[in-house]
Amino acid sequence: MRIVTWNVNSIRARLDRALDWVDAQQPDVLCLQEIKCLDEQFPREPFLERGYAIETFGQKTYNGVAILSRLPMRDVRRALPWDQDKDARGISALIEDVRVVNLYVVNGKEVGDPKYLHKLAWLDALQAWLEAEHGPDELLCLCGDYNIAPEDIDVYDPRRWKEKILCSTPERQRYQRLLDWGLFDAFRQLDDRPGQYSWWDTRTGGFDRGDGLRIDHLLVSRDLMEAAQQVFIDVDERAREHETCKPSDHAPVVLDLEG
DNA sequence: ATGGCAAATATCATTTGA
Repeated sequence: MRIVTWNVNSIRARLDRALDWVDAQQPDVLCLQEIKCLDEQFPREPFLERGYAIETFGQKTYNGVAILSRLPMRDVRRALPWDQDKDARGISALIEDVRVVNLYVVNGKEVGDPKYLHKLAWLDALQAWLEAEHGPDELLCLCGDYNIAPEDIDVYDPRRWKEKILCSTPERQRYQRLLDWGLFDAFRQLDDRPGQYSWWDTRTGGFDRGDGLRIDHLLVSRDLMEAAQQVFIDVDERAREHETCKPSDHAPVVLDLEG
């Protein structure tokens, strides 16, 4: 099973690229963040034609998440229990025996900002929900845009980013707490190279400069980790020129599981 | 500290992202 997480930064603005990429990479499960549209605005037809079932949790203008799957989805959940605000940031489905949770974690804007405090509280609520509703012996995949670079090797210039948003100690502690509970950062388990990034700042031309951060993650429970064959960040998608369609500021992250 | 780019909205200016 191939599971992918990708912050597309508007599915409507990214449609042509997303379809080309799906045709080339053939994900079984595609978790999208920042679809930036209402459920009824999601471009369903071209994905249905390709054999995908589509479950969305959208909202106007901002945020919004979706799971597309070639395998049947059961027990789909939206507005996950920890998501007490109005933002559409979480959707989950049972696919085969895997509980797939697709997350768009609060950005936080700046350390100390009210939005940053909201980010920490949101992550605390996610942790509490996980501990109350699930166990590390289940088949779990919590993937998405975490808006956290877990370690300095995930940051192009750690000194510049020291204790900044996406890299601050309280954010990293909350990420680590998910791992301590029993989840594994699938990419980092299989690839110890620094300089592997999934997001680049468009405003500073970050991609062309190689200035990126690894903030999109697939966190999996032990039994799924043991089934993991490879994980890669598809930087080629970000680099590709396209006639009509600019790239997202994020690259897809791909996890292949045996079976 | 600032600015840079991109997307959406009823837009020609503002908000948000990370």
